[in-house]
Amino acid sequence: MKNKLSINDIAKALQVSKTTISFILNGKAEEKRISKDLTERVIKFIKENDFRPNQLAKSLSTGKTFTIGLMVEKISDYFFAQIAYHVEELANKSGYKIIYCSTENDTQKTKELIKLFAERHVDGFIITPPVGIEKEIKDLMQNDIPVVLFDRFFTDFNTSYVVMDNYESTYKAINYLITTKCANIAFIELESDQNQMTERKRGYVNAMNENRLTSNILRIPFSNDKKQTILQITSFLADNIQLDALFFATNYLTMHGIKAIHNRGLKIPHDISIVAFDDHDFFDIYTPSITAVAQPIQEMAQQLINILLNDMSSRKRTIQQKVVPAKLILRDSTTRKI
Amino acid sequence: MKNKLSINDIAKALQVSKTTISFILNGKAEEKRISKDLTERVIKFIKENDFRPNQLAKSLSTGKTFTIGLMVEKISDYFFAQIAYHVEELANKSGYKIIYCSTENDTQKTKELIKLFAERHVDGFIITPPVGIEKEIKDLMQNDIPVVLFDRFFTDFNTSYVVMDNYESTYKAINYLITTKCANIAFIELESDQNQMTERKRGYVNAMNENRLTSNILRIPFSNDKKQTILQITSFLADNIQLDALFFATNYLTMHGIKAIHNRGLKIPHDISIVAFDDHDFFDIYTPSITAVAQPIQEMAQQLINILLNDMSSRKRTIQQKVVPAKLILRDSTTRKI
DNA sequence: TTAATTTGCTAAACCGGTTTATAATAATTA
DNA sequence: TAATTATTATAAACCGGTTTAGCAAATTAA
Repeated sequence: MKNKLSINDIAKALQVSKTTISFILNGKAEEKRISKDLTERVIKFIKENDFRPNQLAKSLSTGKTFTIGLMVEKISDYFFAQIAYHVEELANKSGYKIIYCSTENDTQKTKELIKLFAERHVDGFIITPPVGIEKEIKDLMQNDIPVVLFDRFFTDFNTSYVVMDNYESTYKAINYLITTKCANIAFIELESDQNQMTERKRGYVNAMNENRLTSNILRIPFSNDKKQTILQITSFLADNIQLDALFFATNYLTMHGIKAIHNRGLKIPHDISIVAFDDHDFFDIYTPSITAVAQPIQEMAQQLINILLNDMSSRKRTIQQKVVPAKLILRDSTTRKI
Repeated sequence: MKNKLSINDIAKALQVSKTTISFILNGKAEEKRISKDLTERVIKFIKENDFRPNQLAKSLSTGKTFTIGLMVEKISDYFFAQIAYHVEELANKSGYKIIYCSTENDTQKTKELIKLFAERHVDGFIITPPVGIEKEIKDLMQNDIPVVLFDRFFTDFNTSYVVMDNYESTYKAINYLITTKCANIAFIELESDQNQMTERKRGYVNAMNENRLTSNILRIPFSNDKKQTILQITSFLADNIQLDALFFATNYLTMHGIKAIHNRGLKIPHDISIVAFDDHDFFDIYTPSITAVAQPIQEMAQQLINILLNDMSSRKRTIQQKVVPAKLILRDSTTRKI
């Protein structure tokens, strides 16, 4: 590694043009009619001296960096951390490295980060978009840079994406609660108008309507901290003592909701059933264990990488949209009245 | 962004040498005695056309990429995901981006990944080293590349690192358990000889010895899956019915241990107290809440970045070693006999 | 035997910056 | 007035690869 060899050094050492060496390195020896003899001489030298071409120089001339930009809401959140793990593993197999950042769902910050990643010439983007970055995404696409959104997308313009079937999975989960004889089912969500959230809500509302039940929705402000959220849910429970079940639209809300339920002295599932959106290690361990709508994380990661690799390796951009089904994992928190 | 401007284009447009433009761009206008007049003309042009220098070209000639390689055991683990979050946030402020990977604690894989990151010219490394990569670390250091280890380090050779006070924090936690009148305290650990683990064990054994109590250690193989681990702990509990308390050396072991305790029909803290190493959202929410040795994650991230930035910005390499104290967060799982 | 083609290889331009060494002019000094 | 020094700017080399265009020699075809 010390005093690294360059292609020029090799050219000098072997008294050969660096063009020739470049051709051989890139497997174009035959195509460019370099003789077997010379090819072997060069390869031998390269092996003996453990020559590794400078990737920066390569990137500068080819424009490819073999880097993917992964922009998630918050890398430390369970769901995104899992995605990051699988995405990296899969990308690695194809020689790609991942550079990541947390958008914090902040529009301005995200715009800046997209610029920074683009400046670093990432070959493709995986993004969980906050609201208001349609223009920046459009710019990337117009510049022919592959982008695939995930977890959510823009309904008003066409991009590649990988998302869960938020509507269907919530709809089914609510219907399941109803089969367990729950009627007063509340929906606890974050104050967000992004489509992954609105779809979950739509699933809830439709399931309730079709069963002639009344919707009851609690919206938690984004700016809430943990304590505030717990308080808010606690007082919601106090104001709605007739509730049979709660559906939490994210796993962090579930965590806080559990605390609130505990604060109110209620027992799950005896007094109230709960269902979480997004699974978590925690939910399996907790007593009672928590029924959850589980996103197929590994499959989503695979789809993301497939779409991206496909797009990055071809000259033509394509739009690919995958809606993957979730799985309702039944556990103890919904066994009240079966 | 389309058809990006280069410094050459600007030179041509303004009829100025690109040397001049480069100087101005890098704030060397005064030093290089470029006239105010010309400087302003160039700056105006740059602003009007939103010129952004090509980072690849810059990196190629300067050798700096403003990229940090973050190599953790598994990016999706709670602790590492948190570290990743804070490290990125701090790095960002100084213009650095993070490229990450999961080593899976696999020596061979890690060696390969170090090479790949080095090939990409990361400016510095943050590594949770598996065993047996001393040579590779040494190589990096000899090549003058800043490296800082964290979570664990090599006792037999000198590097920068940021770790927790594993010995002291475990020692204190065990002593705390003893003050709550626990005597039969078992230590549940992963089968690992890395120093973060051996130090925790040393803290446990010493605390036990000093109080004339008998150590009781359960080692869980690395290869175990979740189910096997739960079974193993369950049968350990069956074989040791006299136990007062369990100390879990990692937070995943705690999760599985809780399930095992539940399987045995034991109540925390009534029948048995538990303490977890590494805190987790979960532990605060769980009923009963779980006492934990909490690593000061944000502080560790800050130290990591400080050491690295410091080292990357100077010509000279330094060795800096930080042992940060942990905090024992008392919760309900250890209130049995106070 | 000559023209055309194939084989084998390379010079030079290019990607887009940084940096060293130096030139041309203006202003001071002796 | 001539020599010296400051000021302002630049040409060219460099980082380390890729790629285009083309040359010379060997082979084949006419």
